[in-house]
Amino acid sequence: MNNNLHVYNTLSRKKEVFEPLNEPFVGMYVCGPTVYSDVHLGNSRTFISFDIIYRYLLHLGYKVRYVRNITDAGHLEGDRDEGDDKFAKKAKLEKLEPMEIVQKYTLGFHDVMRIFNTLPPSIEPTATGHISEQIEMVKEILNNGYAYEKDGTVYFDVEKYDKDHPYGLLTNRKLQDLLEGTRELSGQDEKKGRLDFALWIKAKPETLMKWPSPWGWGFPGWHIECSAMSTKYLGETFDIHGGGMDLQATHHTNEIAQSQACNHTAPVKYWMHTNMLTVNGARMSKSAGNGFLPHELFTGDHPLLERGYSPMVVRFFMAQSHYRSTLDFSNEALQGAEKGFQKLMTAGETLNKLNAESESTVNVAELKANCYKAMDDDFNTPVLIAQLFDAVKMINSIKDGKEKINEADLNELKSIYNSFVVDVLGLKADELTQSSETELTADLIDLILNIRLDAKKNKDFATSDKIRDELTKKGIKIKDTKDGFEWEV
RNA sequence: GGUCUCUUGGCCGAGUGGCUAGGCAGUGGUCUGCAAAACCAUGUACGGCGGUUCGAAUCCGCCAGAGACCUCCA
Repeated sequence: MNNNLHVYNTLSRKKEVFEPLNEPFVGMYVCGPTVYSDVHLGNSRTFISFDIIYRYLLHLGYKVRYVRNITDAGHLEGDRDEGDDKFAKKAKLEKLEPMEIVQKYTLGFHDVMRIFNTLPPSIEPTATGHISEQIEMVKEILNNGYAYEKDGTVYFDVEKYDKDHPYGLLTNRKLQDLLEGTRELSGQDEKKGRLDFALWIKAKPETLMKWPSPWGWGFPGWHIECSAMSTKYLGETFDIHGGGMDLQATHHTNEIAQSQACNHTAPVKYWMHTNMLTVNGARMSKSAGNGFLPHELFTGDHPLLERGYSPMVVRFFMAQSHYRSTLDFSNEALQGAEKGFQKLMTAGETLNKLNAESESTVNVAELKANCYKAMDDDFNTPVLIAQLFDAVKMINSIKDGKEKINEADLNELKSIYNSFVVDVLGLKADELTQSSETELTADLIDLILNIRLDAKKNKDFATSDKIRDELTKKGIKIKDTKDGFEWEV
């Protein structure tokens, strides 16, 4: 298929040639959100990054099964394996049922994903929908001797596991270093080892979300859901597992251990991690309270924002950095992205109006090759965008008559633009609402501008300038052409 | 405290031994009645100090600063 694609694998800390286990099929699992609060922009970045990865794999012709879970149970508040999970706590705060919390924030998440023009995953499984699979997995891990039960709670035995398989594989750490780095836990602790984590947690009498199990009423630990659901839908070994870098050390490390302990095989061929979005150099996070919500960004209703930015501008802004780099957020950077995005979109419109000549003075084949080269190099979207701005220059030069393009090249150029801008990067021009009202407005603006055109013909520049100034004040940008006009809001 | 990462021109951000990244902003020009857009031109950029090399932003060492993970977070 395409043996040029290289992906950075966290396991090897190298870029590797991408060779799916079962070409042309690709199994990809990405850790989705815990739906106890609004997704912020940092969360969105990860899903947008993997959306572009998914889109490029599809573009290359792979048959991708993309699984992204919804965590709707089992995610505890603190580092102790006790107490309420995040949903129960939030439910108390908002005076709702836990499943109302789950529903509310799942819908909100889907809205945000739609607004950012991300493709839905092939399967979006929930933790609560796969309790029996998780219980079966815990039973198997117990059978295999890598877990132990204590008073209704089942723990994973990390030190026992590490004797057979290196536990700190994903972060390249030795167990001894991890043990030294673990902070002392206060209070009573029924775990044998300090690194041990809960697979199944005993419910308290007041726990709302609980299920029967061989160990009594309880609920699953956070990490087991991803192991159970990825195994169910993608098999014991699959191609790509993704998520934010913050999940690498704990969640993903534990996933590997669970799957290995249950299935006797490493679950994932390529581990991919996206970097964090930062605000003033510090990580955007829920707990730090420096999270931007998407709608705050769109409306500009946030103390750190001068004004709002459209979802596509934000998506473009994110694509301008590599997924493995941190990306810092600022008004200046967003404004720069906005201008660049508009330039790219305008060029797309211009492209559709170009006329073919008998010959070409531009090198479309090279442009195309460069676009693939960029994406094949671990999905290097910033370099792809640099190539696309070469295309923009090409398009505008042809429009100005400085370059020529023949029909075959023109069709190829349109195909490249469509493939990479629309299909792969998932960008589209910000659309105006398609109501009759806006059509009428458009007609009126055309009318006014035709009057202005007449005034110009009569050298009545005072009138023409007045019209332009007044429309500019209302946010309508006018561009004069040789024998007419163009405008945009 | 342990482990690790990062520091690129006014801003954002690629690049990993020699070849112009790119965008935004700025400056000069072409075009236009003026403007906008577009096009052309334009910047001794690689945290500091040393080392390796014919050659280092890119490799090595030290120093400084920032951050991440180890504790819920994409």
